[in-house]
Amino acid sequence: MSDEKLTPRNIDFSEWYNTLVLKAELADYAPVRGCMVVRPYGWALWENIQAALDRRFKETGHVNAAFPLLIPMSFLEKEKAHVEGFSPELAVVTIGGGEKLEEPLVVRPTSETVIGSMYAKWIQSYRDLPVLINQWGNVVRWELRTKLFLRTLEFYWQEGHTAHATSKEAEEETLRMLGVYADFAINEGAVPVVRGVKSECEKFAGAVQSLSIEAMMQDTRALQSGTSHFLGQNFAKAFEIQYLDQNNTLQHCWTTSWGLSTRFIGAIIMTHGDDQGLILPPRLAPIQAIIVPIFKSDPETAAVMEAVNRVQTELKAAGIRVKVDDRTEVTPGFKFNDWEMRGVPLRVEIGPKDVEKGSVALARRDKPGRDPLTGASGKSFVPQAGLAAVVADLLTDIQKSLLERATAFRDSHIFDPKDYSELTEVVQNGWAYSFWCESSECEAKVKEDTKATTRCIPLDREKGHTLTGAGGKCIVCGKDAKRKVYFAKAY
RNA sequence: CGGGGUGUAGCGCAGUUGGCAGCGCACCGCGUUUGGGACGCGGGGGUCGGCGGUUCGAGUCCGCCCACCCCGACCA
Repeated sequence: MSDEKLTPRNIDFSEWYNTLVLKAELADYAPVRGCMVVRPYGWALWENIQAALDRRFKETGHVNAAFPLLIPMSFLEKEKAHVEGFSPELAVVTIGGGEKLEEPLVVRPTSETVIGSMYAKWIQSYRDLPVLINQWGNVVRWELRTKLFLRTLEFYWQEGHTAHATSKEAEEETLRMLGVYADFAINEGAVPVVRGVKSECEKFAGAVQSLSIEAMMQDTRALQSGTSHFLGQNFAKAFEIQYLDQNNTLQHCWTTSWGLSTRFIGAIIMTHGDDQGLILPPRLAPIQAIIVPIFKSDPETAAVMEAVNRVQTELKAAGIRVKVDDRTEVTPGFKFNDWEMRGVPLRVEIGPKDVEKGSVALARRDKPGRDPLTGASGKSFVPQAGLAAVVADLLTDIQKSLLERATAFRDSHIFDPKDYSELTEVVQNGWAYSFWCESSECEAKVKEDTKATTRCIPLDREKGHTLTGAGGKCIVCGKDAKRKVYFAKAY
């Protein structure tokens, strides 16, 4: 239940975000520091995200499975970079059933190791390849500083793990799944993302190469919204994932992993939300249209509810996720604000006047529902007849306009600074897109001077490899640089 | 782990010099209301974060501890 206004975004973006997550009832703080409870409304959103992704995973030939939460500590130690990357943030179980364990168990921070160990068992022949498995689950990373959805000790995600016969196949898979994420983010979440290659410093612990999709939030900070890793033979060698090829030669597999988490909910919130609350993209919104009945007296109630039920049935039949807010204890005005806080894309009001005229009032969430100066409502009145088609069209249009708005915002906050001094300025309120020599020294200098990090070296959408061209001079050191990178402050 | 802040009713907070634990919202009941956050009347709800100390008396003063939030270092 929302009873107060939000802190405006331009006053305190972080405060706006935190209170919005709580007020919209997406999540709540759990008894343990840094942990969160995903509430039903937030989970419904996650379920829609899952469905949209899972469909894409199945279409690209993947199957789901479930691997255990507990992993022997020794497994993580088998891959050097992996254990170095993850050991500071492991939760470790040392006692089980009242007895000290012979070997400590880690609560999975990610599942490459345990899945790798199983792949070693399952894969014998080139005929067993590729193995294309995804798992929906939760993982634990003991983060020092947490924030609802963006970084919590425990989070929900999916992690895909694949094994291939050749490097080329594995690299293609890595790229394919990055494409799936980008397609999902853009077309389902209306979150415009850039896809690219992470720097050596920023890549996944144990990967040969990490790819990511990066989104710009309304405070212009970057949010890594999904990652796809080419693991080379690192884990295959650590876990002896081997197969006999056509020539009866023993070969190590080439593996990939890719993940997208409940963090994406944070991306949706911070990409689309406004000072009234959430704005959910229609394709992912748990409720796409909320019907608010309005009535004054009993005879009117019956007539209004008759129309409400009829409209609800019609919208439902058209496949629209619709809900009627039939609460009697709060006024329509309260409901308007309440559902705006929750980001429902479209509101349908039906009152005595509508019953009389055979109309409904529609209010889009993405356009101002109330003119703060004139008090004009900004609602449109449409006939009840044929409403489902109108609503469906509007939802499509809202989806489209959210993406356009977010894309325009992003593009207007990406800069091409002419020198280093300008770079340090633009990353305070945007991203810099600049040539970089790809040395970790230059990367570290930018981070130290500005707190901005490299986000990714963008990929050409069609060709799938990074842009190549004449090249330029590194924005930091002035040496020759082949490729451009995004510098931005990140979550 | 450093810096800052906060712990008092479900939430947000006030509580002066140490002297009956309060306000707003929410909640429950009844009635009137309902097209942009309704109103009246009547109710219920407290280990004042914990432990210890000072005192006739502690929400208030002192010490220690704990938790959470925000800002950094680390990270999806």
